[in-house]
Amino acid sequence: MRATTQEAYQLFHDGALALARAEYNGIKVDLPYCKETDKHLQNREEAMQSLLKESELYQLWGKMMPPTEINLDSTKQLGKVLFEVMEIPPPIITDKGNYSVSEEALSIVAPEVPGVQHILDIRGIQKARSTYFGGILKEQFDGVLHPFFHLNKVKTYRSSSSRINFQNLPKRDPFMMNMIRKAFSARPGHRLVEVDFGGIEVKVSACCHKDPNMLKYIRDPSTDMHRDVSQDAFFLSLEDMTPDNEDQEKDIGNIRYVGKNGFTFAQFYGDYFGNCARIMWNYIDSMNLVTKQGVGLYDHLAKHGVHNLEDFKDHLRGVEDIFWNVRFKKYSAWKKKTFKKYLDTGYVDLLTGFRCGGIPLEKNQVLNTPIQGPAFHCLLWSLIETDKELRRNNMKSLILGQIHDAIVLDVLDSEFDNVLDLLLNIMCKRLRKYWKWIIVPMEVTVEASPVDGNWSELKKLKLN
DNA sequence: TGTTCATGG
DNA sequence: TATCCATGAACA
Repeated sequence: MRATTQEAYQLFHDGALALARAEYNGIKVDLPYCKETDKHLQNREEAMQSLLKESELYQLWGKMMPPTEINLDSTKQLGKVLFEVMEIPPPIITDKGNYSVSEEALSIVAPEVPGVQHILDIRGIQKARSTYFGGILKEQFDGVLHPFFHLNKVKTYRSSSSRINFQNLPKRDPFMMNMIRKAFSARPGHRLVEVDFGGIEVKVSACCHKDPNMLKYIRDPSTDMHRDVSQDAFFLSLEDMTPDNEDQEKDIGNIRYVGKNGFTFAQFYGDYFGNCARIMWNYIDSMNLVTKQGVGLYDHLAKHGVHNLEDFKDHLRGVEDIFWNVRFKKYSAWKKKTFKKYLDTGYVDLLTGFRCGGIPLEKNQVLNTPIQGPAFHCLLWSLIETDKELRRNNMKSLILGQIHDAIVLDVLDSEFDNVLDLLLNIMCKRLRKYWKWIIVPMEVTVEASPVDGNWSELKKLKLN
């Protein structure tokens, strides 16, 4: 470890102890449900394989090689059948120059090739069985799972998790989310609770470069960075924007979502306009984006002289220029300065007292490290303090784990209000007293299950 | 062991 | 200019 200050050393020392207690606590799993569901999935997997074997795709597969050598899970064989035997133009090529058979690639050919959808369905089932239910059943002990949390594996001084990885359980796909998270139960009389920092990486980034425009976006709730960028990217007035969604995390399908994830976040991680343009252009189609007045977005762009992807790239070149050289000029200057310092010294220092370097880093890594690491350290400090307070007050509520910007707890119902007050106080107030470099407000969202509920049943709480 | 695919922040 | 950080399974 390369902590340059006592404080940084202490954070990881105390963090290791607090996370060890979370590992010791563990999360209760519903064993009968896991075994039953896994069995059900096994039947379904076999049924899907039978269906696949009735397809023409499988016939052609059989002509390509002796039956004993057929492996329906082989990505290499699948690529050969689709893109050589059937002569379909490969939609995506991998980094090493092979045919890609990722979900993205296969869903493009699936409408024309019966059987391909079965492969995707089978993959989903296999992922659920091997990684999730298989992992849970292998690692649980007496119905309690004890996932590990590491502080020594990630080059940005974030954490990681294993056996099982508590930090990548399905969430975005509603079916997978429900099926897998239903396996995790609250203890009797308890509720599962998840407390997230909102936009912590953007906030830490603003604390690094102190860009006045970004600080305003963060401090003034009437402004919205993603809305403004979306308006630039798609020639939209405020009235053209799809209605603001109350729950911004669930704004999938909105123009704002495309601006946020296709452009702004991609730019923060170091992407460039050409790639952003391709991704956003595809989103317009796959999400059927329309303006508030119901005009298709391709039609709307055509009115502004943007008729194809090449036109859109040209337009986005200008949007990118405004983004970095007008809107976030000071952020831009910080990037230049920080990278130059890395080239001069060979390391980059984090606000929390860690030093990264000693090995060659790419430019994007140098500029991401001071943001990703300290963002997690805000969470870790909060977790340590929460752990201290829960134990000092002899409370029955337990910390179960952590997901980069979120703490997961198993909270006794009678302690619920107290635990929430405690978390809010630590994460939004005490944290800012401890680290003076945090010059923006901290916000959290809280989700909780019913008493005796499970992790698929979290509901967002209204905080006052 | 390296590559590709899936999952998350 | 050329998207950051991970874990795990399966195949080659």
